[in-house]
Parts: sequence; structure tokens; C-alpha cells
Amino acid sequence: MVVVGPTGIGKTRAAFELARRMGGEVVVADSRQAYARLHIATNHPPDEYRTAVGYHGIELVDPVVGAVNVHDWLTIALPAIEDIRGRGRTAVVEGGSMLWVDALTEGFDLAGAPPDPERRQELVATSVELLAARVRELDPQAAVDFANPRRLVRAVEILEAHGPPLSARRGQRPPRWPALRIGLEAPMPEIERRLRQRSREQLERGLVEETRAALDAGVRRDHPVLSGIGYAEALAYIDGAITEEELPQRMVASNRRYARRQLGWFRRHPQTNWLPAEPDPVPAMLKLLESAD
RNA sequence: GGCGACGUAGCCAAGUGGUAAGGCAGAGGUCUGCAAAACCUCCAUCCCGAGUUCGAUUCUCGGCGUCGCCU
Repeated sequence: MVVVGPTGIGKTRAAFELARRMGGEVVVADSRQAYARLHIATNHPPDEYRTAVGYHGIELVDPVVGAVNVHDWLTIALPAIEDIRGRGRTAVVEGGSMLWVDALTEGFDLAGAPPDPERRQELVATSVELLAARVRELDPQAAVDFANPRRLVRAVEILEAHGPPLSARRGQRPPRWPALRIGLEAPMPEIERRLRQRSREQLERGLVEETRAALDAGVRRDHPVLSGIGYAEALAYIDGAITEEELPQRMVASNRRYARRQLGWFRRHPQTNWLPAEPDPVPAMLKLLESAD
């Protein structure tokens, strides 16, 4: 089963409760929770949750050491789900990152072309125009966003590894296990209220200190985890670019934008059972599961 | 009260006598190995009034407001 929804809506608790009551385990599909060391603004589940229920997909690597992408995460998530199911238990996938959820539930191919760090470095330093020209040269039919450097870089990587057409590398093989998809939703003002509270709590728990400690430990400032909501703002505050007063406001603004994007993305998926996140979605979720059996 | 500066979108901010850069925020989109990322689209008639002018946001005068200095 898959639980999706925008940030700040209480997915962590809902997924945990579901897993606990059903004797299942949680697989987190979240590009920031995949990192160790940073806990506060990545919204890692609290220790009580982790001791009560098995968790997968979180704290996969220390950001001092490296980064994780969708593919890396899938190599953990897919076997974890197989394993959980093999033991006759329920896997509760909690997301999170839109692409990661879809890559799992739709079974994206991901092209079988791992990025080569050196080549990528060269490509990243190349202008959009040249990248676009390179893609057109390699595959005149390529359907990519020709204004987006990241998409172009990836297209070049795939095409240089396999040749055209690009579309041949973007198939889908949906997983065999049945996935009941549950979406949590709430009106934006309500989500915003929760985000304001969560941002405040994160600051009280020492978000800025955690960010400083990560920098001191050697996490690069351009590491993906520090581009996450909360850390990006804390970094700006540490640099003196924003004031202490602006900090929580910026956090809420970033979160709001992200929540809207998530809702837009998740709502496009046809087979989602949407449930209100307030006051407590768990009973409705359990009921839905019973009727689905 | 006097002197000076300023008054451009929610905020910051460029600019020109011929019908207003950019950034942030906001709204709407895209999305198959960086996805909490990246990218795309939209979003003002320039404090008010009078004057000069073919034409003023840009020049002049008056008003209002803000800031600084002085008494």
C-alpha cells in the first residue's frame, strides 16, 4: 500500500500507525529522509516509531560521504518490499518525493545508464544551447525540455550510453504486488497552519545548530540535503542573508510551494483514494483496507 | 520651523521625453538516475494635482508622505 500527500499533513504518523496496527513495516520514499545526520528538517520519524515498527529507505547514506538518487533508493526499496511481503507482512510506502513514488509504483526503467561523475561534470559546465544541440544531434526525435539543463544533461548521458531513441529508454514495468494508494489531503489554509507550527518546532529543536554541525562535519554546502526546505533557509540565516525573523517565514513559504506542487502531482494519479487528513485519517484508512481485502 | 534627499508591483530595485530591466514573493504548468531539485508561463502603466510638450514615469510648480541633518 502507498500513502501519499503533501508535506506537513501528517503522513509520518499516519504511515506509522497503519504499519503498527497491521503489523507492517514502513518504506519511506523521500529524497531527504534518505540521508543520515540531518534529522530535524528532513522529518525523520522519531525513535519511538522506529523501535515499534521496521523502517526502510531512511538514513541510507551520510551526506558527508555521498548522495542518493531515485535509482539508489529503488535498489533498497524494491528488495525491502519483496522481503516484507515474503514474510507475510504489509509494506506501507510513505511518500514524499513525487518522482520516487512514481518510479516505484509505475516501475520506471530509469534508462540503465548510471551517471558518470566525470562526464556529468563536463556536461554541467556546458551551456544550455550546446546541450540542446548535442541532444538533437544524438536523437532528433528526443522529447525533452530543451530549456532545462538538468534534463538535457541526463538525456545526453542516456543517449551517449545507449544511442537513440531516447524514448526506448523510458519504459515502465509496474510491480507485481497490488498497491492500494491512499492520498491525504486538507485545505491549503489548514496545511499552512500545520507548516507554521512545524517550522517553529524545528527551529526550537535546533535546526540552525544541526545545520552548523553538518557543515563543521564536512557536509558540502551544495549537497542536496542542504538544499532541502529548512536547511536552505538555515544556511541563508547562517550566512547573514536573512534575519532570524525571516527564517521561519521563508521556511513556511518554501513548504507551501512544495505542498502545492506535491498535491498537483499526486492528484494527477487516477487511482488514489483521497482521505481528509483532519482530524485523524487513520480510522478511515483502516476501514478502506478492510473493504479492499 | 529651515535645509537636503527620496516617493516605480506585496517586498527589494534599475531606468528613459515617446507608452516601464531584474530579483524575491504570488498564481499556473512541466517532470523516467540531482526531483524539498531544475525548468517554463503569467503578474505595474511609475504618490496626488496643475503646467511645459505632438507626447511625461522621466522636466517645472504646488500638495501629501517618508528619511536625514539643522534650529
